[in-house]
Amino acid sequence: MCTDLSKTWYGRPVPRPREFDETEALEGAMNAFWARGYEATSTQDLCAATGLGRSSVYNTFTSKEILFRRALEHYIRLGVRSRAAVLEQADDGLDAIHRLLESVIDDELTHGRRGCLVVNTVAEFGTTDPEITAHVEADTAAHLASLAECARLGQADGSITRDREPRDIAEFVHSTVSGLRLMSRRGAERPAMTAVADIAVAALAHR
Amino acid sequence: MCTDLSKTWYGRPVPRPREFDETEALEGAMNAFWARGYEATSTQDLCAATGLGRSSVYNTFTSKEILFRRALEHYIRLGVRSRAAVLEQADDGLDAIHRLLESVIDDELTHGRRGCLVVNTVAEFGTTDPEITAHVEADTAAHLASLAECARLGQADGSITRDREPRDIAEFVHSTVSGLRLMSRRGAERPAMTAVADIAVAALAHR
DNA sequence: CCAGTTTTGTACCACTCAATCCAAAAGGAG
DNA sequence: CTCCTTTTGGATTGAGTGGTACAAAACTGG
Repeated sequence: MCTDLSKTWYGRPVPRPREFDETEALEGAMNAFWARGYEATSTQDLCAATGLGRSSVYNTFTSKEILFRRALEHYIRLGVRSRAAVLEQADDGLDAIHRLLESVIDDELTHGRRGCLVVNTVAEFGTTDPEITAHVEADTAAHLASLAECARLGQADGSITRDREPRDIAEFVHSTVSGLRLMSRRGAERPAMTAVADIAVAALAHR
Repeated sequence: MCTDLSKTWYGRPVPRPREFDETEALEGAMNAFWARGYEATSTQDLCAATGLGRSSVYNTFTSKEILFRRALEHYIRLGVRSRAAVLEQADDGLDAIHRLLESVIDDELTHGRRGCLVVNTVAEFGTTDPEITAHVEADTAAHLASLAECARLGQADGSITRDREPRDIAEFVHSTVSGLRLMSRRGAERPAMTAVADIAVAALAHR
């Protein structure tokens, strides 16, 4: 029984099927890069993290560099999804931003202070690699757009100050999220992180 | 003529003198690590960045790892010094923090968006290396102490809100600085960075 | 069972890595 | 000059890097 029509062969010979799930493997690689960074992660590490042999890794993902880009894309996709989930259950614009910052802190403390792969990637590469820079810029733009929309909603519902442009509020919150992820990665305590989040939220509250 | 008594030999044989300045070499290595990170910087890169040959690098700095730690120490020393210079010409507590954030932005834009070596190091290593973690913690503690002192002064002179603990204000500003350095490293425009700084400063102003 | 295609494991490649060795060079005290 | 030391440059090391080659294995439509 074939559930995925894209894998039918219409008479052409059927190749040996894969013994692994590509997405799971990608996720493993993502975790490895996330923990150690691009340079420090060897191809052997990637084999261990994906559970694949060398041949399968290269056959599936072509090269370490391309695998990294795909892992980064995957990370960004997951991030967009989980942020949307947090935002959609907010009462108003300010509450959305409050929940977002709290969710960052909770996530860090329940998942071992991994920080953010995009933040780590920016720190490691800066703007030296055009392809990676493009991914980072796309993620940043998406994040900023969604935050600016929160700000606009908050200004409309009266929870967020109208003294600032939505765009600027978005930049501020985005910067705060990066700051929190770095705090976590260097091992800061929860109270310090909540203090930062509280001051940031209060800064945006309507007076 | 000998100006440095620590280098006299009191009758013992005098070795061949070095052909370079150790601090200059250290600074070169620091810049290399700053630009590319620890893993991506090879010993050849370090030879080029310091202007020394392989032998001299190893003879002087023992190993890549130890050289990195010394470069990080050096970076932190320079940072403490330049922050103190900025802070001491401030009018009041809030102005000190405002000047600090503006100086970060100016520094980034005049020195090619290098970001912060400590931030990059935290992103690259997390808390995996105890020695590096100790250096990061020492730098963070020093930075936080000086910021908390600013906050206390600002609360005393009436420029900074008394609704928050100095310690929390310090964490918030520190996080904002990290956020700004990351923004710069990923290539953000000046207006975006000044917007972040302005909102952060306004958040701390006495009402 | 066969044909035809991809996957998989093993061995292997050239190269770079951090680090070491050693002899020649360089200097001042005596 | 000689002596003793450290520095310096060049050659070299062994381990590990990212990546490849190739044949055996696995699968299904015919």
